[in-house]
Amino acid sequence: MGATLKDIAEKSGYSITTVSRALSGYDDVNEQTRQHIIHVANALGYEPNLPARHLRGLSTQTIGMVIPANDQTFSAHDFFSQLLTGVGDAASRERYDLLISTQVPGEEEMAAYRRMVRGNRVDGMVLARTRQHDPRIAYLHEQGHPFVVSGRSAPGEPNDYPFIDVDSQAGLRILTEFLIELGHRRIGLILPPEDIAYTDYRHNGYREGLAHRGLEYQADYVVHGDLLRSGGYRGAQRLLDTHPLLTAIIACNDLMALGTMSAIQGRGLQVGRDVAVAGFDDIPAAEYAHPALTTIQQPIYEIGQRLVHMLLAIIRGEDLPESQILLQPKLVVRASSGPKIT
Amino acid sequence: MGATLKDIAEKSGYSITTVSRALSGYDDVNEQTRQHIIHVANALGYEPNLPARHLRGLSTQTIGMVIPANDQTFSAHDFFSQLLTGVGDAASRERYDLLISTQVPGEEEMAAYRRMVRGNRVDGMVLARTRQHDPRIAYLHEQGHPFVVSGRSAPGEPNDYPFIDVDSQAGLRILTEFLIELGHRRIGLILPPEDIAYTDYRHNGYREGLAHRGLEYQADYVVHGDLLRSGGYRGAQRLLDTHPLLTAIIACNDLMALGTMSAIQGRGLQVGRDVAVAGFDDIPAAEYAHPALTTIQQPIYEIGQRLVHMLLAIIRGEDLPESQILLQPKLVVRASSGPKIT
DNA sequence: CTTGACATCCGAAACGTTTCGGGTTAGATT
DNA sequence: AATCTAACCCGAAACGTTTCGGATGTCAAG
Repeated sequence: MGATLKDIAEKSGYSITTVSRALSGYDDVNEQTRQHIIHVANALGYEPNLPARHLRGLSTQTIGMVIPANDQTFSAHDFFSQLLTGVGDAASRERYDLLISTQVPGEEEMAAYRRMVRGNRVDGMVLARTRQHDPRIAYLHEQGHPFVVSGRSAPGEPNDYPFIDVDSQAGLRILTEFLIELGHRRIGLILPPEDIAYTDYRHNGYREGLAHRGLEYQADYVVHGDLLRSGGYRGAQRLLDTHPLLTAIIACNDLMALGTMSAIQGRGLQVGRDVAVAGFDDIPAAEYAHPALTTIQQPIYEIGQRLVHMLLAIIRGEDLPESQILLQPKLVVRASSGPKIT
Repeated sequence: MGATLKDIAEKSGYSITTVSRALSGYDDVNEQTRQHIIHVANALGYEPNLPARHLRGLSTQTIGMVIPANDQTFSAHDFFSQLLTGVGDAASRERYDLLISTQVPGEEEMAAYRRMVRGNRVDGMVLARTRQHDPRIAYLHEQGHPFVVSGRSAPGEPNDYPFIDVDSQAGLRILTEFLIELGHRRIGLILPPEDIAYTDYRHNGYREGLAHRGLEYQADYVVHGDLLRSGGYRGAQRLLDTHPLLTAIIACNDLMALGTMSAIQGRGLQVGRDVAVAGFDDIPAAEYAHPALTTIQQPIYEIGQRLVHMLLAIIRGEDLPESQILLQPKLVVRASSGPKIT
């Protein structure tokens, strides 16, 4: 089907070597010859066979990324969509493609990493949503394969790799103190699953916020949820069933905050008046939500782009000025947190 | 770095051939031998070199997709996020990976297609957002490479390929008639750019709807916008500047509808009371918008999944029962279209 | 004892590219 | 006339895998 160097060589009367060198711009081939070869190549619709190149160990011009598929069918976390877009756009500008595998965390997921790394399909990997004792990081480390991470290790674990993360401990502290300042005293918290690396940071931030303002930490104001709307819905139901006097709920991502709002509204209560709600991420839907969602902003798209630049620097052997970046979170106040109460 | 068949062969005392055959499950190798070889392979952390396999012409277990990057930096169309998720989830279940390249339509984009197809990197392609006289379809046709399409050709062009599309002509007719039934007589329309294949279908549907109800088509009630929020915003401004008496605006996708709502609200008018708004797609944000958006639902995620199943059937040489699927659109009425007016 | 069948194994070629280490020629220099 | 240089070209090996077409040895049947 596709024309090869050999075809061009035969048609043009030169050797495969010369054809190869002509097409890749070496200067030891006559300019006329080169033109002729290029002409023949175009006529035949030649396109280099990439696997053959990669077999020779040349760059694949490809970045790999494994994204977690969720429970059932749906993996459209807004977070990953945005990250992926940032990564994709930046990669495209550097003439890199993306190899994507969506996998449920577990053995299959590790296999996907192995296929990409040891299978020689990518120059580097972008890793997201770190977990406690993350086996993916251990693997990439051991392989010595270039990689960058969105998010850092859980508190207490080593951070011996390049990453970009938002200081979500500070984020939750700010959010908690903000709600306390509005007059709230009983604030529920819906955390991510325990194995997510940032869960403890956010938990700590919440505790810090309470402590700063002299409030007692109540363990039963805190529940865990998957990171989806449904998890937020169920978490809020659980909190409000057991503690109807809560006046505010913080969900650790916007999707769960949206679920929380549904649960509150489903009970005939009004978000922002009866119960204040806040989220984390500032995904596009946060702005359009009704009422609009008070949240902590993470520049996800930009993080995606910067991760690519870091990764390419590593691949190219340049040394990067900053390899561990901790961004400061930004509070975005909208209607869902309601007015000051008394 | 990575162990090869040769390494395993040396370590185990068998030939490369036998190692290869043992690992790929041929039955002409002694079971004990196989166990031994598998053991050695695991000990060395063997992972097959994919490029070498692909060079031999074996399946790449990869589906390619080129997604359009928009104007400046941002390509996070909700539409593509959802489609990508559907494609990714279905592919994952069939043990396929995705090769993604984001490209601005044009020469670079075609080059990306060539790299994937002729460069032998994918078994098949998923193509989305068809354009008039789409060169990508022509190319894939000519190459005889398996592909499926989300969307069909513009009216009058041949549809000689497998696709899934929503009957958006019917969709716009339904939407238009619905607004007329609510009492609207002056309805603006914000179309996609002219070169998008479905633009004419939607334009025709709008005209049909008017005609059915005995209303005159007014060419200056119709403008074009890019498919982003900003385009909807600008389009609505233009319409309302020139025709302040419009009582309804249909935007041809939800993103533009959201922009339209901003424009209306920015003029101190109320969406659903002063001006009715409707969109197309039913992306998640439509439900959360304020007011919630009346729109035509497209099952984008499911389309993504079904496209993968069609594509894999083609790749495997099975014949598919249906290769050209036209889905019926569904009207979703929410607050943005307002009540009946008199 | 010969033959055939079976189980097990392997050598070598092939996929398409890049690159090392040359070779050939023509013209310039001695 | 011999030597050198520069310009241009090419053969062959290598990357890691799969697979075709045997090779070898063992054992049962004739």
